[in-house]
Amino acid sequence: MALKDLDPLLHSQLRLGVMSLLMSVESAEFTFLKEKTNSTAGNLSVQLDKLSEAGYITIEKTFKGKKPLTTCKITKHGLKAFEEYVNALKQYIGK
Amino acid sequence: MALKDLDPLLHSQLRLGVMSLLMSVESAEFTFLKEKTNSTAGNLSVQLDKLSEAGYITIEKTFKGKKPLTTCKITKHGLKAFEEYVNALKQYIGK
DNA sequence: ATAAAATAGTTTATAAAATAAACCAAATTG
DNA sequence: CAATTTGGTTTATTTTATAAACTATTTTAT
Repeated sequence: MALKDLDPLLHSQLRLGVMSLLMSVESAEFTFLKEKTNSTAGNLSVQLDKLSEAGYITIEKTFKGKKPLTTCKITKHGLKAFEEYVNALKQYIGK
Repeated sequence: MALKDLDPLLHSQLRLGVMSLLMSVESAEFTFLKEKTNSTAGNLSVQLDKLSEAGYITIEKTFKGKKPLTTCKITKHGLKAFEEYVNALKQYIGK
């Protein structure tokens, strides 16, 4: 039997990192994700959009005072996708 | 603290699949890897070269009768890289 | 015997992805 | 008040993955 496919949307270091972080918090701000994933703002912005387009996360744009504030949450769909990805990965890395 | 980087050479479905397979066998033929990873010959050929260039695997080209026979083995260096990759991944997927 | 198809690949071209660079608007600091 | 920082987005560039085209030999069918 052949190896299972890995969800290409999750098989990206940055997007996986974001999803991983969102798994363990209620919600996270752009700047938090940027720091934790060690990414540039541009790259993060692009990848968040992709996750959002896929319905894996929701993005809420508000203001803190007059500065923009971007807040992300994982969705139920995203959670399921993450779990399936982890499951498929285990075929590759054992255990 | 920020998330660890994932070895980009291993963070590719096909290359990871190859390495995963090579972890559990003494050596593997091109056609075996092709079937197990569900890849095209072209893509597999390219990715094997990359793994070989990095010193993660060795590729031996011989003949079975008059047909070409390509045999791959994981190297000590590749084994270590694989283990480190799996380790880093755990930061992302938990456990 | 020979044309057609299959095997075992490689090389090159194309599509998709990741990343970086340039930019914008407001706020803060010197 | 000019320069820098913050919090981003958009666009351009580079890198990567994938697919398509090709080579050489072999096997199968006619």
